Amino acid sequence: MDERKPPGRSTVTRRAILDILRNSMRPLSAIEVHGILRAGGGRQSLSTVYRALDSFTETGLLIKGALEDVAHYQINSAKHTHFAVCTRCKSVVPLKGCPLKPAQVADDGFEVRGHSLEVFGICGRCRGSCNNGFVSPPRAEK
Amino acid sequence: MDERKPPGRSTVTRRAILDILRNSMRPLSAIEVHGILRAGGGRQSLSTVYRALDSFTETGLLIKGALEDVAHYQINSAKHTHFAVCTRCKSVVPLKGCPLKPAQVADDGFEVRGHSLEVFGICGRCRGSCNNGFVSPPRAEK
DNA sequence: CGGTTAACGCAAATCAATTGCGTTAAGTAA
DNA sequence: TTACTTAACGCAATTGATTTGCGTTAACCG
Repeated sequence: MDERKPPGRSTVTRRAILDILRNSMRPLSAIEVHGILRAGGGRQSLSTVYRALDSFTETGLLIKGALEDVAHYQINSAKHTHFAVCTRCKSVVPLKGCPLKPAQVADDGFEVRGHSLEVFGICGRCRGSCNNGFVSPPRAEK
Repeated sequence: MDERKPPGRSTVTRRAILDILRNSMRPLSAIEVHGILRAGGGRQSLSTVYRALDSFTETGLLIKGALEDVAHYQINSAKHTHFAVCTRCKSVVPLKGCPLKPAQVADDGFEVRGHSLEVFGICGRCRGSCNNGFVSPPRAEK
């Protein structure tokens, strides 16, 4: 009883987008989804991807959260994942499990369909001996 | 033991930014902070505000979360607030309290300093008789 | 009271995300 | 099956938040 029927018309592109997210081990940005579509030989436009993702998110099929300041989407299932972001080196590590109990946050008439959570802090590497000059590259620089 | 010393040099602008956030009842976007600064007679540039907010966020003094797709900042205190966003009408309502227990999510060497959480769903107004044609305006249209 | 450099202001540049519009094709009813 | 309505689509242009380069200013330290 986890997944509901996709909303709107069932097109090749929309089905492909959902498949990509179902098979992904992590949340994907619109641009990543678009890249995967194109890598598969598709010629879909980026705006189509954005529109589909928005549509799916609006119905609660997907959940949308900001990862490194860009929107990432994942299937709204019980086994979604959250991430911890190091505010020093910007590295991202997945959390084991979700600390929220399903109906924990419901207020007044609001029907909770999903949530997004990010944790901030200092990763082990950055804390270890406070080496701002890193030993191994935590993340590619811009 | 909630608030730590602001990092970096103490300038008029940086102190003002922190004061604004300390006195705010809700998270503010960089543009809102900038607007408040200017309303107070300041001539600070927007990039200065962004740089200060980033700096404070990096040290854990502030927490940064996406509200309606734009970054909003608030003091990282025990009494921060989270929000529920209606995926249909985009209305935003504050949650009562934070459902996360302080050290609940720590993993390996990661030192948790804050978090951001948003809840998605359908607000009471949108659920009431499923009126997509709203009775009262939930939120200004773009 | 100088020297170093974090902060600043400004303008230009980025880049994710959105939108207008003409076209295509999915879903539905005849 | 065919005709019709309209959601989806592709493309190009635009928006708007956020970032960055660079020359200048002022905070902090000795």
